[in-house]
Amino acid sequence: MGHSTAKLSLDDFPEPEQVVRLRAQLLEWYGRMGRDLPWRRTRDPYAIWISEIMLQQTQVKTVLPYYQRWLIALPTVTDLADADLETVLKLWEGLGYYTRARNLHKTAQAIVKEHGGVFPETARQLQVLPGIGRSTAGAIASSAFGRCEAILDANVRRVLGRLLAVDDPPARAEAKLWEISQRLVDPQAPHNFNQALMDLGATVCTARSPLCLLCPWQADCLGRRSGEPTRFPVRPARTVRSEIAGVSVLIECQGKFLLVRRPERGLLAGLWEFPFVESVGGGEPEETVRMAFGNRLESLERLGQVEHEFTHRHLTAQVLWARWAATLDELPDCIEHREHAWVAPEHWPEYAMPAYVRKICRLQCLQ
DNA sequence: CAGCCGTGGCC
DNA sequence: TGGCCAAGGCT
Repeated sequence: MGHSTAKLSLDDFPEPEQVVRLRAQLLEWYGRMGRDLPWRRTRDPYAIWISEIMLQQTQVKTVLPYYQRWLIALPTVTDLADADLETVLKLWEGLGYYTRARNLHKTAQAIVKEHGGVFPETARQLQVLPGIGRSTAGAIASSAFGRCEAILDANVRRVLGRLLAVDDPPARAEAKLWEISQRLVDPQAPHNFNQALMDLGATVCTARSPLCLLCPWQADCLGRRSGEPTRFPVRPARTVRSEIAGVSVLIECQGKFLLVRRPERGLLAGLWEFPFVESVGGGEPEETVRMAFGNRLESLERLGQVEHEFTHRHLTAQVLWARWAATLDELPDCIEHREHAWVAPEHWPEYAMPAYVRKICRLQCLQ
């Protein structure tokens, strides 16, 4: 029985015996400890695809209610293809990374038009579709179609990086980790194997305090043997945080307020907000607003201030209220060429708004 | 390829 | 409290 002393390293990996043993250990653990998640109870590629996109950079707990609601509203790929982008963005509201929602819409239309409404089954075909990269393609191909494809998400990157103590710089490690994932995935059970790998990363091999004594791979793990499993794999340096400061103006006319739609690209793409003016200098918010809107705003009043954290930005928005001195047909010059709507507060919830705008809607003085 | 793209939870 | 982190992909 040489396996108790066999040492794991990438150079001679895989040794068939080790790979067979690692697969068996992981799948046995998954059978006992795997999570019961709704997208594991179906083989419907549409449902699995939706879950995979929602789960990009987003935790399971956050996704669950969105997933359930989405499948009730848009149960098939045809329903999604036929839906308005507005409906899609509204269902996505609050999940973040809104390009994912636009890409879902685009891809659904491509599947209907170019594939007759039938999902392509190979990772290669899937990866061509908007929003589906290498890992998501592997996840869908293995989960929905039982194909032997590898995945590499944050969980798998951590589990495999520690198993083989990968300490290369991030770019180099990436290629190595893909190679390991591909060699390890079990051709007899690619779906369960990949799901097990992610569960192990999410519940045992966690980022901060891994529970090595509960790990089915503890005997082989080079990261654990090193005494500092959290050193692996090396994480890329964080970029610095920048500041956005400006004024959100609630412009009222006949009981309605002006909403404008953000551009189709960039931050919070396609979502609705109150006109926002970035402050260039350190001037008063009233002055900032008048510079942008001219003198057709009457009775400017301060309603408060909202702060919001993005991953790499901090937003501070002064909130001002003003009365529009003209009619609904006329618009401030800076709004004229943008998609807009005059909306009474009771209809605000029908518009897809980012979190910072929801904070404005919840200000005490507006309740 | 490095920067960009949201939000909520965690310690 | 502030920084870190999460079932990544796009440009």
